[in-house]
Amino acid sequence: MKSRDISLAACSYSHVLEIISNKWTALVIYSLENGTIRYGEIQRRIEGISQKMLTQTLRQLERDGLVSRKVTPSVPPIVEYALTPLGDSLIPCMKMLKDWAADHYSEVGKAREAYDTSGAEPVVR
Amino acid sequence: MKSRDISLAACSYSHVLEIISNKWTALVIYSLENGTIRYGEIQRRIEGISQKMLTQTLRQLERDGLVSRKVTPSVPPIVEYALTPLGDSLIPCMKMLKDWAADHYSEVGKAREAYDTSGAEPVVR
DNA sequence: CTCCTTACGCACCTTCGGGTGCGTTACCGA
DNA sequence: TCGGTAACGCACCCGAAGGTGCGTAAGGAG
Repeated sequence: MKSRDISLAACSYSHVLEIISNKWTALVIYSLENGTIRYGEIQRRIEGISQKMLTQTLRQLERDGLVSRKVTPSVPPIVEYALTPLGDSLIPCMKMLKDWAADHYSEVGKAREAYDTSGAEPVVR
Repeated sequence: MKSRDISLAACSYSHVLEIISNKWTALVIYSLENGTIRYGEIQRRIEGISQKMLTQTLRQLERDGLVSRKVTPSVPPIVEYALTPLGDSLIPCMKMLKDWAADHYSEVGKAREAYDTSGAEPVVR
């Protein structure tokens, strides 16, 4: 009987998720893991991301102080992105999530299959 | 030059986020942390969650094998929820996220403020 | 002279997660 | 007799996240 009320706004979980739960955010961070990289290169690395989505995601990360952006005004322009120390500090967390998935995601798959084949009430989807 | 392409579908990050990135999921797991608990009690604990959302969230977690559901058919019915071992294994990950937020979220707030007040290009929102 | 390139901005459209509100079963206390 | 209670299901609505496609600058390659 420790915890009483949990509020959405006050919960730290929600704050992190707000930052990294967007569709492409995690992949972008992942692609920056090994150091500075150009815009176009990121796009080539991440399969299926559109230019708009990549730009949007990077802007958001920049605003949140997780990545830095360096523009070299030439033509064509060169824009390089890198993780800030703050961004770096997130890496271990994401690694942990990744490892969890690597270890347990197959169980989730099985659970889903079992749930779906047994005539249990279907989840909305 | 290790990693080449990153695909959304193949990336483990995405799998975890698929599971825990819903609005209420983290809070529900959080409320189950200390053991078995009834539906109504969960709702009372989590500020602002609607019945539909709670049911939906629990169904999803059950389908994913993270929580178990035990129904005692009385009137009114008693439905109890608890974390499965699989669900339990997620707790450390979520704690880590929570700790990261506790340690660094203020920096994110500052970064945002700085970004917004300096006349940088506004993120869409 | 024309096309290709980089790193975007902008307008539009679709999808889906989330929210609101109402109905339901069957018992129990006032 | 009537309302309250627990744990939902169902129908409908809304807004935001995400996707598609087009325009753009200025220089270098052909």
